[in-house]
Amino acid sequence: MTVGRRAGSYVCGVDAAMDVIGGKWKVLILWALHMRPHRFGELRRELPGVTEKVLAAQLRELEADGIVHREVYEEVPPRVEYSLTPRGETLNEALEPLGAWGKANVLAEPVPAEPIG
Amino acid sequence: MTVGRRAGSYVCGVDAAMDVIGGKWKVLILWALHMRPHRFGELRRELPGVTEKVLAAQLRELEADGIVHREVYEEVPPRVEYSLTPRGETLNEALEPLGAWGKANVLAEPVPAEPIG
DNA sequence: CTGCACGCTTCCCCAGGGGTAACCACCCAC
DNA sequence: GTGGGTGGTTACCCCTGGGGAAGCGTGCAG
Repeated sequence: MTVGRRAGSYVCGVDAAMDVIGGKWKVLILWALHMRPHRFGELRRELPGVTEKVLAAQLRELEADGIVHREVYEEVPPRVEYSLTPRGETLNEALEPLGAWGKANVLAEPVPAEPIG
Repeated sequence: MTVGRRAGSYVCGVDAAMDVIGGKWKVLILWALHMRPHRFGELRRELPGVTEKVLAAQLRELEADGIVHREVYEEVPPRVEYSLTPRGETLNEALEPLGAWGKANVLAEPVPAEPIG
């Protein structure tokens, strides 16, 4: 398994990780799969503005990097479920501090002064 | 202070943070400034392949996002020093788990099969 | 006078990641 | 037969981020 597309040319771990999560929708996919497995259409509906082509491409890259697992059910209407691999779950855990930072420093921006509590 | 360029349209904290660190060289800049303040030329020499134009642009964005501090010394040969703001330092701390993940899962790749344990 | 070093800025150009839309194969409901 | 929903693929286009190279203003070295 080769993780990342720039194999071998990384300066440091963060650099390498950025290559894996660098797609426009990847962290949102991880965020969605963090909750529960998703079907393709579910993901598409939850990511505002993503197209099938791009979603499929990002999922394929994440799959190639061993982050998501793709399970095909040979059923009457074809069903495919995407879930996090163990490696994907550890990645999501590693992203949590970053998410907290973003929430505190980017999302919660219009803070005039001290929070009340 | 408005952090990020997509202000207000973020899905979650990770998404927002990715907007701040999304440039090609930004995490490497953070990584370098993590150690000590750097002059422009120092940074350029430490980042293999970055051009002045791009380095200046990334630094400006990081400055606009309150991540790096730019100190100009009105000296004989103009001198400029870049350092992390407190917010930049917390960002770097939030990136550490991601760096560890990348080091373990991307850099240390030649793992043949199952881990022994 | 020329050149270099500093820390940029400006202009131009290119690749590629992402967006748009159509199509596919299957089955069911209408 | 038509349309909708499943999960895609393919072809094409476009925009933006990034790369290349040169200029700028100052002062010193040669």
